[in-house]
Amino acid sequence: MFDQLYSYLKNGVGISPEQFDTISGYFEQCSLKKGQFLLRVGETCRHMYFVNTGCIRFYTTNQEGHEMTRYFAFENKFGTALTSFINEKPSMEFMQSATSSEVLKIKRKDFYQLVDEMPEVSSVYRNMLEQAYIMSQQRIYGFQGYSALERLKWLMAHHPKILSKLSSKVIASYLGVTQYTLSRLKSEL
Amino acid sequence: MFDQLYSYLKNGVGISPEQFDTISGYFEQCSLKKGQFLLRVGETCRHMYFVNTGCIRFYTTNQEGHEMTRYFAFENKFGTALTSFINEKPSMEFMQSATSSEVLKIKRKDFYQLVDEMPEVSSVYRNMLEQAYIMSQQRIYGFQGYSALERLKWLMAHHPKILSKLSSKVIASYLGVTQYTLSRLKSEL
DNA sequence: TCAAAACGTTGCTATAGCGCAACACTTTAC
DNA sequence: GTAAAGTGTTGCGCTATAGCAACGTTTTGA
Repeated sequence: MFDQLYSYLKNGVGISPEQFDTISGYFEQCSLKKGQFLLRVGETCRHMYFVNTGCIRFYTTNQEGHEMTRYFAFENKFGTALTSFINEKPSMEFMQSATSSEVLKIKRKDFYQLVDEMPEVSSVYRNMLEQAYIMSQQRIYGFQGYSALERLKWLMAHHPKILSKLSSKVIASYLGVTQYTLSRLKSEL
Repeated sequence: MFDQLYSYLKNGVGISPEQFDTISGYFEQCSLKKGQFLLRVGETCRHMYFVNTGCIRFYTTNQEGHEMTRYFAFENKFGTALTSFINEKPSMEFMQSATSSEVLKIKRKDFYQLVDEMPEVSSVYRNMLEQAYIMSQQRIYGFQGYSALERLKWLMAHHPKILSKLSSKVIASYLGVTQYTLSRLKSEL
């Protein structure tokens, strides 16, 4: 249950088994069905999640009800609605299990307490933030100024897992095109 | 020269004057002309910058030579080509002074040393990363699935300084439209 | 101070991608 | 097992935006 988290922390910052016991005591496991929500727009996110299996999708909807997906957290990734989590403000995004998933969760308060008390956890958090930022930046540059076909090719090159594991509808909402356009693009590859 | 940085750090994490003396000893001032480069694509970014006056633009170019702007750092903001800075890899983006500017810079090595040795600086860095991520996320959601006119309105609402201080060409490269389209959109407002 | 370069606007045409409707195929639920 | 719901594909017309050219205005630099 905690094996993956242990590997993640051990490889990342070289945490000891004793330290891991302290940390893992704060985590709780959740099984999620496909489509189940971890957070809805307007709710405040009070947990940090670690994905053991499956995939969590982060998305929002515009006025016309169209979904826009920002990020997918697959196995061995931490993820949360960070803006809401950090500021303790209502979330502008949904967190939804895109497949059936197993996740670990830790309360915000406990998480930040560990960050403040354990330098190793502080390093892990810093690392998470750095990586999250790098991903965002790559996404901005990967999309801006490119055609839908180029974005699809970018996705194939950088995140093939998204294409292989998720539905076209959801992929389209990540690429910022309609499902119709995506369907046509696939025949052009 | 260091007043703004001191205010930033004092208000952010309540740093003492003595601590600030230690920190400021590592910073060096640079005056930049409009158009001057702090970093070019392919170079590795070895400094963190703090903007005293002016504005630094972060952008890249695609195969056709079109510029795509990701971010503008105005007064009292830290900024750097973070992906290159963190990983010590060649940058995929340019850093250019978009106006005449005054900036402070600190070497990467010194910066991370301060982060590791002073918990207050560690907090400042954490905060920078959190805010940078939040901005990226807002930008992704603010753009994806919206028309050029809606993006322009989003920019007016969220970053009016960009519109008032920078050229249309540069604004267009941030919005992901051509200068022609931006010119037409402005008449629709 | 004047020439050259850069910038902003606008008309025209071309095209990528949207939105709807129709339909087949697959999955889900009772 | 069957009805219902969801998913993927395709034809068609429409619209937003790109791309080019032309031209006036502003900025820059020797």
